[in-house]
Amino acid sequence: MPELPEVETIRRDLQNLVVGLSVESVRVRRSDLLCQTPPEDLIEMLTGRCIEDVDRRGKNLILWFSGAATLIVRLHQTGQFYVVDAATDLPEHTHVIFELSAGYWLIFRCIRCLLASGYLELVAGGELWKSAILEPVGLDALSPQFTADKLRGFLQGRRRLVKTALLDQRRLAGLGNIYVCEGLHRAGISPELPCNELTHEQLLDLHAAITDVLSEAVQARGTTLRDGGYLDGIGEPGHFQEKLRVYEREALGCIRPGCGHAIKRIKQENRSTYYCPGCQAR
DNA sequence: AAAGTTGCCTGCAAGC
DNA sequence: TGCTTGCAGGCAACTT
Repeated sequence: MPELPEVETIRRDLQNLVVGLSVESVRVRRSDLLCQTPPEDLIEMLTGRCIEDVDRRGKNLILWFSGAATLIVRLHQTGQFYVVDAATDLPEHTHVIFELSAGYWLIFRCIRCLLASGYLELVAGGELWKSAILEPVGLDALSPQFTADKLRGFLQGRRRLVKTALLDQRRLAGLGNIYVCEGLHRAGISPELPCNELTHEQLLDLHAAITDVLSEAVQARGTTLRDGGYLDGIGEPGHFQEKLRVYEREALGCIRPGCGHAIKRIKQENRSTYYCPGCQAR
C-alpha cells in the first residue's frame, strides 16, 4: 500500500535506473486506467522521448520527459511501478509497459483497480497545474515547508478526529493509514482526539513524530505488509514492516518500555486504526 | 445563502 | 461459495 516513503523509494530507484533512458515503445493493455489521457496520446507523446527526471508529490510520482511531457503515476492501493529486464515474462495484472533503451522495461501493475478516475495521466508542456491527479494534492509531508505551524493550520479549529484529518491528502499529502497510526503512537496522541482539542505541545510532538517516522521509513525502503502490495523500483519489498510499533500488531504488547498494554484495533470512518490504549490514552 | 465539513457508498480482487 | 478488507472519489446531508 504505497504511501509517501514507498513512493519516495520508487522515485529514488527510478532516478538511478531510468533517467537518461529513452522510450522505445509504449503498450497500453488497459486504457481505462488512464486519467484524462487517450491511450494513443500516451503512445504518441512518449515514444522516442527521454526520461529526464523523476519527481514526487505526496503519494504521486512525476516523470519528466524530453519535450516537457510529464507522466503522473498514482499507485493508489495496489499499484506497482518497477523496472524489469526486457522480454521477461510479464507478471499478471501488468497493464502498461514502457519499453526503454538499454534493455529495460518499466511496467505498471495494479492488482485491484479500485480507482475509477485513473492511475496514469499525461500532461503536455510541463503544465502540472492542469493535472487532475495532482490538483487536489496538498503540501508534501517531507517538504521543508512542512512545519509545526503548517500542521497547526491544517488541524486548528476542526472537530474532525485527528486520525481521519491526517489522511486527507488535500492539506498534508503523503500520509496513509500506516504512517498516521505510527505517527500518532510516537506522539502519544489518541486517534480519537478531535483536532480542536490538540494542545500546542501535542502539535509539536505530532509534527516531529510524522517527520521522524517518514524519514525512518524511507531509510528502510518502505513498508511491505503481508499482502505484498508494495514493491520498490526493482520489484523488491521494503523493510519498515519490521519496525512498525502498532500497525497490524493488534493484541500484541506495546513495545514502548514500561508500557506493555495490548495494541487495539478500532474502526474509524470504516478504516482500521491501530493504537496503544496505554500511551495514547485520551 | 454559500462555503466548508462530514458521512455513506462504490469499485476489484485476494484471502479466508 | 460468499463475506470481509482496503483507498479515495463523488455526492448527499449536514453545520456555520
